[in-house]
Amino acid sequence: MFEFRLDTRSGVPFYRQIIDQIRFGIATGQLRMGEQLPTVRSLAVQLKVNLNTVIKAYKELEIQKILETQQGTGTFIGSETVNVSAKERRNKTKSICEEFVNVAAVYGITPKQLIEELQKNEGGNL
Amino acid sequence: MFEFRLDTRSGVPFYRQIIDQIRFGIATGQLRMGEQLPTVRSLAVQLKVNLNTVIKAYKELEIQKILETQQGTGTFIGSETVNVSAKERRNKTKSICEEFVNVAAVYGITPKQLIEELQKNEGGNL
Amino acid sequence: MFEFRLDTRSGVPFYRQIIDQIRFGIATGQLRMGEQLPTVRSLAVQLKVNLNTVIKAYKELEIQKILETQQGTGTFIGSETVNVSAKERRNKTKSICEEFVNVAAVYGITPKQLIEELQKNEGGNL
Amino acid sequence: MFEFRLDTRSGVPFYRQIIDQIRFGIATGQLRMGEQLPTVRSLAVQLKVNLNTVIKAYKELEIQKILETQQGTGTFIGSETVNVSAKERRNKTKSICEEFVNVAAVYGITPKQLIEELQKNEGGNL
DNA sequence: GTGGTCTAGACCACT
DNA sequence: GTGGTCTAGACCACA
Repeated sequence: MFEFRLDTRSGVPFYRQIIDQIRFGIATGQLRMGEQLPTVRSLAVQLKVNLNTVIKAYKELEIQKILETQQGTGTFIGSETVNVSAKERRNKTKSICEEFVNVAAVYGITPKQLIEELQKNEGGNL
Repeated sequence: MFEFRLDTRSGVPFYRQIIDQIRFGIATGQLRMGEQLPTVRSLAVQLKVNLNTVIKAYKELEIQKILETQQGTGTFIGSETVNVSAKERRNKTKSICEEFVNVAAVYGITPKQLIEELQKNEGGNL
Repeated sequence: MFEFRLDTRSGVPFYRQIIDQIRFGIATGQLRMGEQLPTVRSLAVQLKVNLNTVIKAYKELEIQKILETQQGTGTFIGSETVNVSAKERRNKTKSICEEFVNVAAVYGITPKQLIEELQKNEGGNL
Repeated sequence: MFEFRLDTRSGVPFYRQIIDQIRFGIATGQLRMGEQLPTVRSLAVQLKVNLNTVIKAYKELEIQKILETQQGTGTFIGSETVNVSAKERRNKTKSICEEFVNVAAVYGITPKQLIEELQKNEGGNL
């Protein structure tokens, strides 16, 4: 099952995070055409956000034809191709790294130390 | 001398950009311990923003103990950036990295890609 | 409900008084984890100060991770007040006390007198 | 020799701290009538503050006749009785304790824990 | 309705 | 001249 994750500290609006995660989820194959998404209610409860926040996210994706809502049945991944351009991927990677470096800086941790720590883990897991 | 620049289009708050640039300057060694920053007034004029916007940025960094201010004297890069024990810092580094990898995973970004992005920044700015 | 009061004569900045009262409220258990604080607007009206003054106070506590705010929702007492290890806290307690005793010594105040003063406050407010 | 100590974090102006320390020093017998104080220059260097700050402090004490300046010789403790009332002592103790509790609160340390730590040390030292 | 950002400008305190 | 505080008010974004 696809897992949503809200970062309350990043300052990125909740509805934007939900939208991004669904789009990237489709682009990376974690979510597939026709698959059913959680209902707005269940997702709102799960993420502990207001119902309207989830509705807003689903609505925007519906407008982009990425999602299809069937009255009374649920919300599904649409058949449209989802375009997550290489550029968008790069931007997302970049913005995540920037925030990461900033958070670390508060504790006097340098980017170099972050890289070392990440490499340590990578070696262990791959 | 350290140079500030504001991107008026990015949507990132001005005071946040100032904060990020100072932190970045410290992380990359362009700003050093004890060094004096521009006065709030001169920076406000230089960046063409309101005095309070600069004060807000400096204040946040002061609360985080990254800057030290003395009324009537000026604002300086703090001296006790690293007063935490090595062990503490190792733990913090580890937890920050874990969190970071998890957030990235939601967007289908692998640790390897994160390392590459971080190395890119490091190479470019040091 | 928690009650705020400003002393307009003390010379202590309004925003500082608000900060102190919230911290005190938490320390004495009058404000609890997760509890919602008055909205910035309502508190500004109640204390007859400008909106920005209240925002400034809340913001500082947010930076210190004592409060958590969510745009559009409200401001809450933070939940991760105590995420430091027992050992870390013991060290911190020790160093704070040492510093404190030294400062007091300059004014000829003995540790015993400090203890008495602290106990007075504790007894009165809990 | 009498030791001065500036607390840069308390927000209390430097000149005020110098004044207070001299007054309390006299009241507690650490400074005696006729004793010579450091020259403004040496004290300014020692405390790393502006010369004018020390001058301002000495000047105010001279006006209160607590100090006497002999041109070309130095500054001495005067013969006036220094009145540090019981009330003033209480206020000073109180304000130091308040700041102490506030600083501790940031680290999630309760007044009770401070008292315990102080009592531990007291037992050991007395 | 909630918090967030920014401006313009006044007035204060410290060095 | 340095930073600090506060006000009044506009406009924005999120839930």
